[in-house]
Formats: sequence, C-alpha cells, structure tokens
Amino acid sequence: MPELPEVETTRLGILPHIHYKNVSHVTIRQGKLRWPVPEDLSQTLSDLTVLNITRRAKYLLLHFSTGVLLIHLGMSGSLRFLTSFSPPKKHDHIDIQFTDGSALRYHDPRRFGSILWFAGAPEHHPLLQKLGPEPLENHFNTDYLYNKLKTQSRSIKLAIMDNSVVVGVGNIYANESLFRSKILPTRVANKVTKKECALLVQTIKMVLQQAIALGGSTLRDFVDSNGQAGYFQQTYKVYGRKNQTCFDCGHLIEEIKLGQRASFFCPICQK
DNA sequence: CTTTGCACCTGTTGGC
DNA sequence: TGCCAACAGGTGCAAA
Repeated sequence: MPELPEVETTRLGILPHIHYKNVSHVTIRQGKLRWPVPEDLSQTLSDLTVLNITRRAKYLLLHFSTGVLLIHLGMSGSLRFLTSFSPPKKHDHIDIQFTDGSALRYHDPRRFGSILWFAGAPEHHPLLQKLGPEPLENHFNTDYLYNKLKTQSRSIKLAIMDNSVVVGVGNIYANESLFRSKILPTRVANKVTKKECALLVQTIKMVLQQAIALGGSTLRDFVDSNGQAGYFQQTYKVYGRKNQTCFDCGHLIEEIKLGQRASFFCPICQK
C-alpha cells in the first residue's frame, strides 16, 4: 500500500502524538515480519524517549538516545496512534506503549514490512547506506539523473524504480511520472535525453509533492480510527486504467509487464 | 559490474 | 453463486 507520500503522511500524522513520549513496554504479538522483530525490543526501548521521527526513502526512523528504530511498512503496513488501550484486531502485530497509557500500533496483513533496531547513526545502517538521493532534495536533479542513466541499458521505468538511482518512486508514481513526462516506460534509460531528464525530475518531484499535500489534507487521522488508516483514493492518469481512454488524446491505455510489475501507458502521448 | 527473477505473506479480484 | 488462480502500491538478495 504505502508509497512515499503515504509514508511521509504517516510520519507527519504520528509525530505530534509520540514526540517526547517515554516507552514503557513493547508488545510483540507477531514478530515474523520480513526480518524477525528483535525479541528484546521491549528491554531495548523501555524508559527511552522518542526524540524525533524522520524518514529515509520509505523507512521511518524513530530516534532515541541510544539508537534508532527503523520501521518499513512494506506493501500493506500501517501505523496508528492509540490514546488508550484497545483490544488488538487481526494483524495488529506490534504495540509500542508509552508511560501515559497511549501506544503506537503496527498493523500489517502481508508482513512484508520490518521493524529493526540499530544502535548507531541511521546513515550507517546497511539497509540505508546504498540508497540514492531523496527525490524531493536538490541533489536529485537533471544533471545527476542524466549522468546516472547514460550508462544504463535497462528500461527507464526500471531505472527510476531502483533505489540506488532515486528512492521513493514506487510502481504507481513511476507510471504516473512517465506519462506526465511523455516517455514510454519501455524506453532504454540511456536514450532519455537531457531535456527529458529535466522534465522527468521536475515531474517526479511535483507528483510526489502533490500527493503528500493531498494526503495531508484528506487523510482523516492516525488516532483511534476504527477502520484502516485511510489513504486518499487518487484518480490516476494511467495507473490501473488499462483499456480506458487517455484523458489527453482519447486513445486506449495499454498495460504490459516490466520486471514483473504492471506498467500502464498511452501509446500515443508517450514516445 | 549489471540485470533478472524469486522470496516473503494474506486479502481481494476476476474469469470460468 | 462458488471456486481458484492471478495479482496487489516493496525490496533485498541470490543467481545468471
């Protein structure tokens, strides 16, 4: 479920609720996530204060004085803040409880997410070390992307979804960004011109920023919600629109597989 | 080194 | 209506 905008919206949604709170206990009901949740996490976190929450790629980083908790939501993960205890439902795997009786609850049906402890600076964690630039930061720019792509023979869609090129561009936003940049997802990366790189960079930033802004304004809240922490259902220009008409030219949207992922495009608008 | 494809899970959807 | 295969917004890693 979560693409970068949802992760960022989650960060903004839970930060005010758990900032400077003290952990009293961690309850692990299901520790078999992508990697095992450390069994001694409760001992590790007890009595520590949440100093901050930051984000690197799609990892949320909960900062404590002795280290950092990495939380990844995978395909189906979500976090909710509980003001007081409520009985866990199916797939509510982890509670990080605070001394005031509130808690942060991790829910993840598919269990592709992860919760890892790292006693050090996050930039030194092996999973974060090889990551490319953040899409919304200045280091992700035309020259950087053009230079990165010029040696690559794979498709442009695979390239922009590769975390070592740029982080945070998932399947939806890869499809949407390429449509808005008028580039076919199958185009070989080193055939993307510098001008197109400029447009693509600008588009990726815009699409992600818009989605974050939209998430912030339409997401109900992360507090005690009864249903899922609901994400805004966007209307996409190509994603999921196979055989529907292109909004720009009226031609039918096509679907192919690239790297086992669904790829949607307009054969007229995109070259 | 680059590139491909698998693995990890459960819930939902679409075709028959 | 029911059943079952295919598929789902991620990503690290082994293998080619």
